[in-house]
Amino acid sequence: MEFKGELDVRDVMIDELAQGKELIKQLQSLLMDASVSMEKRQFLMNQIISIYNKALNLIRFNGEPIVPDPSFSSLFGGVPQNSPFSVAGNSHMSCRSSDVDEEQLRPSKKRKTLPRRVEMVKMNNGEELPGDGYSWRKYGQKFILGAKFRRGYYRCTHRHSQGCAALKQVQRSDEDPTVSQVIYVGDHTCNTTIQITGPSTSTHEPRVHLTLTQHPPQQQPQIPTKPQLTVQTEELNNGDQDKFYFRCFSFSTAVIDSDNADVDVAGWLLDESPVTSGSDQFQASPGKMNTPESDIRQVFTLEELDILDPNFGFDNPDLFI
DNA sequence: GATATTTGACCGGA
DNA sequence: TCCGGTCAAATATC
Repeated sequence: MEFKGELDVRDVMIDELAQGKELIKQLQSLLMDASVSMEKRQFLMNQIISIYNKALNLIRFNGEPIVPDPSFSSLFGGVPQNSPFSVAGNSHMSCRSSDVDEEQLRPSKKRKTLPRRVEMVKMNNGEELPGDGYSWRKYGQKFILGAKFRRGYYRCTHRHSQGCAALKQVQRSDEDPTVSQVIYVGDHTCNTTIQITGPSTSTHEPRVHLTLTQHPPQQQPQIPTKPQLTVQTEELNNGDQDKFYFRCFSFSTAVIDSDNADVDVAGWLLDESPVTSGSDQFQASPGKMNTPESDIRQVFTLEELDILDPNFGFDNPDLFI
C-alpha cells in the first residue's frame, strides 16, 4: 500500500489549515450576525476542530500508514455526523484530543506511548498548585531518582464513575520549588461542560464568549468541572522541511456568550498578541481572562522538552507571564 | 461512614 | 536488575 511522503503530507496539512482559516473567517461572520443559530455556529466550530485534528494526525503519523477504518472518520477529518457537540469524539478539546482514539487504534501496553502534555505551573504563593479545573484524586507519590521532591500521581476523580482515564503527574522543580512540572497523560473522557473564554487581544476584558457543551448520550451534562481547555496547534514551517514546531496555546475556563454580538472568535484565534508575535508559542494568559483559574501555563510537548537546553531552569523569567 | 491521602509493595518496560 | 508507575491497605479528614 502506498502512503503519502513527507512533502505530500505537508501539502495536505497546509491545505487543511488553510481550510480551517477560511472556516474561522466564516465563523467570525456568523458570530457577528446575531440571527445565526447557535447550532450553525457549533457546526462550523466542529468543522474547524475536525480540520485541525486531521492536520495534527497528519503530523503525528507523518506519512506513516493510517488505518482507513471508517469508524474513525472523525479522527482524520470527518465531521461528526450525529452530534454537533461531538468535538471529534472528545470532550477535552485538546490538540491531543485524538490520542485516546489513537490508542484505541493502535493499542499499546507501553505506558510511554500514552499521549502526554507537559506544563510548567507557577504555584500560588510558591506553595499551592493552582487548580487546572479538573477534579483529581491522588493515588501515589514517589521519589524519583535525581529529583529533590517527590512526584505526585493523580487520576481523574471520575475514573470509576465514568471511566475517565486522564492522569497527571506533578513534579516540583529542583531549581525553583515554586514551579511544578505537570505532566498530563491521556485525555479526559468524563463528560462535562466546556466553557471557553478567549483572551482579549487589545484589552484586558474578555471579548469572546462561547460555550461548547458535550452531551453524553441520553444524558444531560451535569458536571460543570471542565474549565480548562488546552489546544495545541502545530505551525507549518515552509522553510524547514525537516522539522515541525508546535504552536501552542492554552487557556482555562472559557466562558462563551453566544448572545454577545461583539464576539470575535476568529480575531482572537488569529490575532498575534504582543506576547506571541513572532514566537512559535501562542499563549493565552488566563490572567487576562475573567476566570478563577488565574495561573499561566506554558505548554510543551514532550518532544519540545527533549530539545530544551539541559541546563534550562524553570525560573526563567520568560517562562511565565 | 464516606471520601481522600499516604505509603509500602508489586508490576512491567527498558 | 533498575526504576517509574500503579495498586491497595492503612490512616486521616470531614
